[in-house]
Amino acid sequence: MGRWQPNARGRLAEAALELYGERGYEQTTVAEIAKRAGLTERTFFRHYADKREVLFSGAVDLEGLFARAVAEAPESAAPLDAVACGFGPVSEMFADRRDFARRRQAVIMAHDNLRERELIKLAALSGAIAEALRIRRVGEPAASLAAEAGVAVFKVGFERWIAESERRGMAEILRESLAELRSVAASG
Amino acid sequence: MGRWQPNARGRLAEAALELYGERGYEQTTVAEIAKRAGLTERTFFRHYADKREVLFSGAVDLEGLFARAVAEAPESAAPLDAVACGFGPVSEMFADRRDFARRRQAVIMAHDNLRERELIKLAALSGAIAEALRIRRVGEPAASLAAEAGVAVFKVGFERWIAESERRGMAEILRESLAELRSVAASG
DNA sequence: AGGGTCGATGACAGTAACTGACATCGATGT
DNA sequence: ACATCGATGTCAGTTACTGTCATCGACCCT
Repeated sequence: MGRWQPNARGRLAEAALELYGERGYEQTTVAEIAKRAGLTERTFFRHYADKREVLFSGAVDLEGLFARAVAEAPESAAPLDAVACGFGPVSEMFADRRDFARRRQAVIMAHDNLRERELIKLAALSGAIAEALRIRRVGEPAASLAAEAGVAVFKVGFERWIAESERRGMAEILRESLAELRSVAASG
Repeated sequence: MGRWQPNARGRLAEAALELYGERGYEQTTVAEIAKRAGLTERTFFRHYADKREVLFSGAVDLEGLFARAVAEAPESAAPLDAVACGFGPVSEMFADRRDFARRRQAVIMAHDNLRERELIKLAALSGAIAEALRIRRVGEPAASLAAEAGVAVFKVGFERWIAESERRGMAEILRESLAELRSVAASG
């Protein structure tokens, strides 16, 4: 038995999500989050760089999963098809966490400071995908554009998946959104 | 003659850009910015909501100009073509400010806090464009996807325009980038 | 001319995010 | 038994940001 309760990081993240949901992001102090997790404010900042980051510890996993899938796409796949290869694994990652994702998304969308952090995480995701494409010998600006387009599809699809009442799979919605993007981008 | 020097807002913005460039964003205090502008810290916060916003006062103009151009595009224009109608006016807006834009962009890219603010401004731009498309009876998710794609083209093209040594016009670069996006999105 | 209102600014105190330095103390290894 | 280590606590300090009240030239009204 350790000297401290286990999983301090997770307790902090859960406490933060609860409090941001109950009182709102601005009305919650870091000291309150730490107290609910049974820790001190100083310890919060040892686990998370700032008050926003506590909601985004999953971002590196998402980025790694997505980028690896793009890197391992069939050699013959066109850039945007390679990006679409990331949709499958990512959909699985979220499959059994829809309620959590919905709760978290509602909190994030409620405050611009959190939206900003979400956007820079998506930008980092886009950068990692673009890098994976460049390794596949996709040139610029095609790599960046395919990555940005793919992330746009993911963003739009993710929000639809969260908003929908029917329990359609995320993968299906992402396929639809991708088709819609292709249709929109097709020259008239 | 007024009781105070004119254009306090502009003086604050110029002082901030200078100081962020000289010492970096984090090493600059709001009190220093205000002092260089001949004002006090409290007055800074009357003109700008926070330390980041001082670099983004032009964002509303950009958004208005872009969205209006999309709204006024020929009725026959397809969604992405309507978005592309915004590229012309926006290119003109930046035409004679390349050095300023480059200086500002270098400062923004140097610190994540400023990148985050830039990203949420671009997200607002995308939202405004999507709204203009919806008024043109473009459905969802086509409107959001066309807007996101258009902003991705603008983002990529803008960075190229700033990075290039040759003095090509931004409009030309944006046309190229749009063609590249279309090529990337075309089904294999 | 005199008086009243207005609007941009200054002065000052207060909250909360974040940081650095040092102390604590159970676990772990030798 | 003893030294070391690592996660945490404690405390003081800086700075972003806010609320409140005072100041004082410009402007208006009579």
